[in-house]
Amino acid sequence: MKEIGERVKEQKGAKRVRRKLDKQQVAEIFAECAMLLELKGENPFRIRSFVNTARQLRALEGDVGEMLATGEIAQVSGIGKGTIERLEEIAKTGTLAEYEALKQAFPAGLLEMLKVPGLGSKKVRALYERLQISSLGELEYACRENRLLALEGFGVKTQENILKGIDHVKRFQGRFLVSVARRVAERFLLELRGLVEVERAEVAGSLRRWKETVKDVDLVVATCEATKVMDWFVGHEWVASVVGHGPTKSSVVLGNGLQVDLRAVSREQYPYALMHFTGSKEHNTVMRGRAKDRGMKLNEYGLFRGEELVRCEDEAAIYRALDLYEIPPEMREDQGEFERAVEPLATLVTRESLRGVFHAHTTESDGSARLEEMAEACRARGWSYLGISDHSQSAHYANGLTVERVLRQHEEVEALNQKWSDFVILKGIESDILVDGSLDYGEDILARFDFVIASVHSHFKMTEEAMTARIIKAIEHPATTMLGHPTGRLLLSREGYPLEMTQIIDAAIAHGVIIEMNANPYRLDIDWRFLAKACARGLLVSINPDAHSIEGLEDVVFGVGSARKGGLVPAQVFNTWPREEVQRWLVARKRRAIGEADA
DNA sequence: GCCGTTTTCGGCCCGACTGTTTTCAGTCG
Repeated sequence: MKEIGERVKEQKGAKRVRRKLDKQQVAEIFAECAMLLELKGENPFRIRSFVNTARQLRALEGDVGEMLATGEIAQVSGIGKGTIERLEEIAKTGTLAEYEALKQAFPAGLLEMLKVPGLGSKKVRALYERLQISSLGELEYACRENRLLALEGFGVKTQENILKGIDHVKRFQGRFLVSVARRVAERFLLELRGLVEVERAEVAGSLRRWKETVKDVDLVVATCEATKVMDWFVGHEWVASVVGHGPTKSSVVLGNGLQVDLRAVSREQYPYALMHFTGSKEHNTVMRGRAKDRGMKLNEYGLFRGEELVRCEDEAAIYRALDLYEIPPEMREDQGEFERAVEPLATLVTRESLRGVFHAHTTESDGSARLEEMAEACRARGWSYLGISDHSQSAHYANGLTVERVLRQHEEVEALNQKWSDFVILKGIESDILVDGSLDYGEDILARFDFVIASVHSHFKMTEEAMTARIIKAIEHPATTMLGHPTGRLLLSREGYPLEMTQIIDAAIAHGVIIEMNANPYRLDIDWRFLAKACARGLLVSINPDAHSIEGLEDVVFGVGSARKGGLVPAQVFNTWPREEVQRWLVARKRRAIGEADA
């Protein structure tokens, strides 16, 4: 096995002479340019092109520098001559002269101000030029001094809304975990569907697409008494303030700061409206373009040929009318789904297709339920196995298991497994990946587990090269069955450690290691954006709840949502396989590991 | 800025609601 130092040298050698371009950083330059150009009042289509470039770069699979060198980058839609010149400038100088000039022209605080709901580029520019306000703090102060009233186009109401908006930005960063938004949405749906005026109701927006975080909750109802439904909605007990209240559209903010939007349409308009408000914006743009190409027009009220409605009973029919097969809501991101939908899409993984779970903790380490309780909870869900995985010995903070406690737990598992004919507990461990990339027990102990999840829990501050090498070393360990939460990110609170994910995925495929889709709503790690291409290359994924309680087992629904975004079908998800196949695979994996270790 | 059986210019998706207006710009999705 190679040492980490050697590997780092090899990788550096392989990178050739060109400066490494970090696509996220490059994308950020284009995204910021777009905002600054908006402040400048540039041509909106030029701005859109910058936004599009940022988006394309973020979604890019390969290395930007490489693609630039080979000319492959020109194949990416929306990237033309001008963008290529800019990318070359960044490769050469590390930045863009135009970007630096824009940053000189507009203080960084203006970009913060743009995050305030209701403040767009025009208003921010007016505040800056007329009142010399250039930060959130200054803006808040100016509102409290009533100074905005002097500006044309600003009034008392605007000033109040800006103050509320600043509070919102400061308190919530403007985004919420999918789990928080789901709970809210399901309660509203239940109540809406109970109203006599409501014929149909559904969640739309990024929540229906199962994005990992959302800005708001979008709801769509079919009704012929929209006004009554809207009045009910804005009067709901959870509503803290009403942002908008019209006959077809209302927006409210709840006590926890989450905004909920409700749109009402007729029964006939419902499929079109549901599709329109599910989005994404990028997906809709392509759909409307397809409609236009075919001499039609698509909006939330219908698909029209001239004045005449092209009747569609459901969303599937709208796709068919535009020569596509139905695209599941989760995949509507304009991230390659249109290319796939020229033929019928395979049925995606569902909550119901899971037959068991891996990665759950018990009171033995830092869980809140005992082993037997966790197992019974899984049985009650109709699952046929539970892969238990408490923390390993180095995880002192989580009461990790010493060798003696591991052996004792194995006895307990074996005793419990006598109880059931329809269910089995698989012996596992969530082994820390130590700083040098090794696992947390000796070979003899590791060999006793049915499976081993290897995860990083400490020493986050490493260089990208060192962290990548550390994790690859763990993947190469013969005892490793799965890689746990690959980036360590905590959504809305902690960035993942730096990592070259493509290399990690390549190593996992090469060594037959499963990568976990950690379904904890704070993690959703591996990121769904990697899944489609990785699984097409042979990566196997497992949707793991990382449950620390019985309720935590239900977190699998969030993992399923993310896996569906990545377009995963059941065969690509390990824990949808029949138990016998899972066990056979694990045994074969261990045999191979023993062979590798002996060799 | 990008793109083209529409090809070197002209178009680029579309509609609701708010606030400050008195006919509409700005913002949002």
